[in-house]
Amino acid sequence: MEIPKTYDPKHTEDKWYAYWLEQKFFKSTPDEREPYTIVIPPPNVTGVLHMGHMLNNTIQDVLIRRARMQGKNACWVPGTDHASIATEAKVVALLKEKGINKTDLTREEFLSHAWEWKNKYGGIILKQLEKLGASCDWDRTRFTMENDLSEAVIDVFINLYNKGQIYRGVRMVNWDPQGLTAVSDEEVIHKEVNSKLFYVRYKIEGSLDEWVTIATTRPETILGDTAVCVHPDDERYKHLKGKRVIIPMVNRSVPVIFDTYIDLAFGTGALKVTPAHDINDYNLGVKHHLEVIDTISANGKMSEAAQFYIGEDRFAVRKKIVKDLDEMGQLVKTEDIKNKVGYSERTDAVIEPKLSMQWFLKMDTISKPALENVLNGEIKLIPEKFVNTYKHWMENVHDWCISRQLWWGQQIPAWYDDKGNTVVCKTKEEALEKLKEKNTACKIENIKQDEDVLDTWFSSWLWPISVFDGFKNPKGKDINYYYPTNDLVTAPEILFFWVARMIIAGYEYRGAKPFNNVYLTGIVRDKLGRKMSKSLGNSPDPIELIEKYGADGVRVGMLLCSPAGNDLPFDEGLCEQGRNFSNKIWNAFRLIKGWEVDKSAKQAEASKIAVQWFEAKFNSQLEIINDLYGKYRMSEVLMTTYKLVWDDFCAWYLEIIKPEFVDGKSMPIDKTTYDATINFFENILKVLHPFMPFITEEIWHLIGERGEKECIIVAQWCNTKSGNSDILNHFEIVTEVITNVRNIRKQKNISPKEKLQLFEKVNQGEIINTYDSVIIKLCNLSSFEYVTDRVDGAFSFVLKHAEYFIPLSQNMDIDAEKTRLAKELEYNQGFLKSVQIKLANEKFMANAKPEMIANEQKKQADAEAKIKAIEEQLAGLK
RNA sequence: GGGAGCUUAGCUCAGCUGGUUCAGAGCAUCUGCCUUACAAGCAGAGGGUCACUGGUUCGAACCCAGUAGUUCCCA
Repeated sequence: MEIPKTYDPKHTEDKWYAYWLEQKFFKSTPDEREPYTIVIPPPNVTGVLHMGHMLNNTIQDVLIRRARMQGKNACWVPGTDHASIATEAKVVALLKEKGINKTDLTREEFLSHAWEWKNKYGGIILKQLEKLGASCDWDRTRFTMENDLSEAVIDVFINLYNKGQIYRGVRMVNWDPQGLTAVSDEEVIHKEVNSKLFYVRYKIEGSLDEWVTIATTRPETILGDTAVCVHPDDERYKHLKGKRVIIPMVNRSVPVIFDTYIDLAFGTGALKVTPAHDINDYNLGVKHHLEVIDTISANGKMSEAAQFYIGEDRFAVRKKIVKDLDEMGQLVKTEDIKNKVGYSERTDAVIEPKLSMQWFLKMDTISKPALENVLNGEIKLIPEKFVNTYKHWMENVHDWCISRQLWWGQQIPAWYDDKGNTVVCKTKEEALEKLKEKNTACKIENIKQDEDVLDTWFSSWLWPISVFDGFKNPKGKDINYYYPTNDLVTAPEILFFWVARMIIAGYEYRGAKPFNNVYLTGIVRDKLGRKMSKSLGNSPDPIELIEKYGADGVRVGMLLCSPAGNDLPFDEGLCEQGRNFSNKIWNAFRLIKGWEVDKSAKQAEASKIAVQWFEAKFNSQLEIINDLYGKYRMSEVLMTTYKLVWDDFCAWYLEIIKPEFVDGKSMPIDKTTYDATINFFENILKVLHPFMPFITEEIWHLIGERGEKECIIVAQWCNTKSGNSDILNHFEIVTEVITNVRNIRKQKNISPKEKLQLFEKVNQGEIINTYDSVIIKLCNLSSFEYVTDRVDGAFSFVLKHAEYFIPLSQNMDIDAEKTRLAKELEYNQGFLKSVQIKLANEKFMANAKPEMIANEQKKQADAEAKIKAIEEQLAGLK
């Protein structure tokens, strides 16, 4: 069989994914094994796979696959969330294309269109995850708006309402004039923008020509002003006590109020107060009992109450009113400033603070256990630095605005009669019963359900419970087995949106944390450090990347640059490195596969050593790998594995055992070495599997006869055996010798094919000749002998314990050699001096630990021996 | 404005409770090789005032203080 020279992922990936599915390897049902559970952060149902998902899901898959190999009952639950605003916006846009306005439809009609859309296009992202190799239990796929999950949401709402945790009230909310809905504080993104600060003068009532000048970035809200506020200590405005001013254009008389809230240094120190359109002004308004005039409608246009510019957009009005004020002589000046403006996370519209009736969840008491259990380490955030931010947020938590003025979502189970009574319950019939208690004349046809739906996060905060039917069936097998889940892998951006709230819900409804560990990934950025986003167009298409480099290659590329919690500057070059790595593994396989095995051949000495060494090496690295997994240092796990495979296995081990070529033909390999090598290779594949599932499965089946179920995906993770650390230390020296010889070859331009003689003069310790065969093979030596005297006229190098000599026919450049040795001597003398100073220091001798001192003494001895050797060599050159 | 973090090689990062002349890895770079597994490769090499200033200590990349730059969170 001819094995292609390069590995082709296209021939393996879809094949193995289908096979894994067919064999139901991803499937999990509760049994007696220890569970290992991850719930996916449900991607937005409208979404397509982007680099952030790639990273996030690769990490989850690595964790899940390793747990599965460790014999745990691994369960990765996939699903999507319904993304109220995003989906509704999409459906509205689609309907518009067909010439249908949302406002012309009934709620039911609209929802049927939305469901149709969801069934047709929703969840593409889950299909894409398959390309990546995600080993989710697809039978468990959930959707936040499916019946069971919706019911959980409604039940939770009712339950919290009955506990007095949910209330309805008029509050200043973040209004998205494009999405036509309120959004929560967390969905507002504050961006710094270039703005203008307009200085406008208001006339003091009853004066002829006395004015007070205010500064504002939002002149269009002047029409809603109901006061001017100054600081009580401000000398400039003391005379305004008890005075009133006239708002321009609308000619309204409003009071001058005094409050320490004012920042004396900002603007003129006089603040126009618009309680309807600014949260701080609103608070001032409440405190000073100011009138509230709402001059901006839900769609961001001026309302009747504004009296001017009615129906015109707020930003157009900003320009107009400035011009008009200027013409009236009331615009004093304009300054350029930078300020922060809130944008809607979903629609990118500028948020308009707006007073409206909304539903809120009280957060003060319900969030207590969620704070406590992160601070006490019961739930771990990885990396730990996020605990600070988490703490800060949880200690300053605001009530959560949970209503949204949308249709796509769970409709709030609140019912109103025509007398203004409200009840909260599941059905209209129940509502009638309850309302009758307040209003005996209440009739079912007069009952109306609240029009609004609940925030999508009000669904997803229940996710770790609801995906296991923990609300419907709180004593169920699944919830009891899988909950609390093990690890959650998500982006720090949604630490509050989602993670904190899941923890809150976990304690409220299960009395237990939803997960043990939260691994927070970084944000994927481009080379310029910009966040990858659709609008910038700087994100590669993950599916194209997979086609180009293979899923394994891309997975490796992503994880090579992803230390936990740090942003990852993504570079396609990393995927290339991943692909090259696949190819390296593939070629190691080709090499081994090409060998002919001779059962009667005796194992070469060098091979025997190599087998012992690699056994020890593998175990020592496996221990490190396991330890790094425990610390969630994924990129370091990968790098350790990478070096184990590339350097230790391919560059050293295989080179030592590789049979020689005689007459253009590879000699056969002995069976002992061959079997050991296959065994090593299998172990390596296992360690690689979580990162590179496809190529490892492919090779796994090519290097041995496997039964139907004997797949690497379910192979047993290797156990660590206590290794021989002597051999590892000795081998370090062996590699050093080999590198030095190669270096001399390179410097003297000697072909690797030319055989050399090597002499070793041991200066310290015993002669260890166990590894000679390895040195002879990798240095291509004709002879390797131990000597007691220096070899004159030979090239040489000095290691800690010994000197080495290579006699060469070519003439030595004695001066160059002297310079080199002098340099080395100088270095070692410096080193010795630093050690001696330390040992001569009384305070060091008094304070340092005994083993520290012993170590320094050993260093001194080593250095002295080495210096002596170099000096002898120098003397020999004369 | 308040808080947190970061700053180590050209790039991305390790460097645990101070202790080898401690400055390390991968990539990139340079040099030589198409050596019968792999040029998506092999063998070598170069590269850093550990942001800056001061302090603590026998000893500081590591601890402390300040400065600068930078990122994030909150208002």
